[in-house]
Amino acid sequence: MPRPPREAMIDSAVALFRARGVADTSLRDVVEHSGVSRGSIYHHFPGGKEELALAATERGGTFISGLLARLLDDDADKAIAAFVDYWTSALTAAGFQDGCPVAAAALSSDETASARAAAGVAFTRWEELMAEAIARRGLPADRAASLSTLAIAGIEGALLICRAQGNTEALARVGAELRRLLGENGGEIVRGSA
Amino acid sequence: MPRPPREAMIDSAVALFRARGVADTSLRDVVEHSGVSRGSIYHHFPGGKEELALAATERGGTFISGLLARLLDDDADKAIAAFVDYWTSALTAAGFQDGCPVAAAALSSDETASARAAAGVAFTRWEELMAEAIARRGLPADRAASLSTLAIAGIEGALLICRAQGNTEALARVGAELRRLLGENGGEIVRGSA
DNA sequence: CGGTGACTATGACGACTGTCATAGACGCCT
DNA sequence: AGGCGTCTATGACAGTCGTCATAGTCACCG
Repeated sequence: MPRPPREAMIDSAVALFRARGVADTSLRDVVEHSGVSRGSIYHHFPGGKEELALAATERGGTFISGLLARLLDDDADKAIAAFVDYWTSALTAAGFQDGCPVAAAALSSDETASARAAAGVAFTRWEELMAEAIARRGLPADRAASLSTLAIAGIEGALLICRAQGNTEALARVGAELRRLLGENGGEIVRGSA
Repeated sequence: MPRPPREAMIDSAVALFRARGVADTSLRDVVEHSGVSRGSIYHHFPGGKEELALAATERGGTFISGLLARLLDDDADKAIAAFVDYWTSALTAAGFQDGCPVAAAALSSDETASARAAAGVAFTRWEELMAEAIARRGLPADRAASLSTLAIAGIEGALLICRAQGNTEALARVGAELRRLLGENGGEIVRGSA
């Protein structure tokens, strides 16, 4: 059986948001990409584009949350390496056209304000997951939180830079520094705050 | 005398890109914001929207380059703190509506491919400036380069997150971690690579 | 069998888009 | 004074946008 139309539309919206951003993705693009009929949009999404953008942002966010949670089962250090690997192949596979759907929602305009808010929630969730794994290595909670934010922000920023530069070097450098940082602070004695 | 019309249009494009992104900014928005007449667009920018987006991305990029170069005259550590302060007040002053114009160009679609390329050039320039300042503290060039990329990517990523979350906490945490990182690696003996 | 709800299919609306043509106004150079 | 380049001003074009109404198809349930 094929994917139900509402689900197919959300999946297509995620894919198109990654490639073109929210503003550049029309509802006609979504129905064409998903193969549903144009009249079905307001049947499945009475709220129109904003409701679809919200659903797509949440789906993209929870997908990454799930991936992150799975990777972090192992170890924060290795998880970052695997996460960077994931994005590296995702970028190259798509010819640097596809980015992070949550980042696209974060930069969207006021017309899709609820999607932007959902992006904020997703970022918070990722930070929490990562902070929990870092804290498991013996760092104090506030330090783990700020290191986690640096990791998430660094990777998201590297995705931006890689897309603009058309190569994966920024992501590789950020990944290397993050691993060194976590290896130092988690693998041995934690340095004092001074 | 007022600012010449071409310059005014570029300035307006930068401002609108920061607030709404490239795709959501129409040429009519730009002429209205800058006060020039609609017929002047193709007089000043024969290449249409793509040429204007390119010019705006370059202007935004060189503005940040100049700011960064000035701040880095002092010290890499203090420069990062000042840079984070700059973005913190910029975000709060605009009610978290305005982001980085170069990031907006990096996430733009293929229709403004030249602007995306210009964003890549701008990112490279920022990384070089920052790496040079970090290397001045005695780190090897490749290490300075990867630390510099982490700093730029971390701040750009934090801007995304702050815009989505509606507060400046992510930027503050990233700034704190970056300063600690540079303070450790630059202020004292550089640790071995192992 | 009949009907009820989920979904498809098509067409239309007003508004907006990038683009361009045309015509007029201003100021500087000779 | 005359002319030319810079810029303004307005209107129009073909296309697309989000949105919605309407009609038709299909499957399932009593």
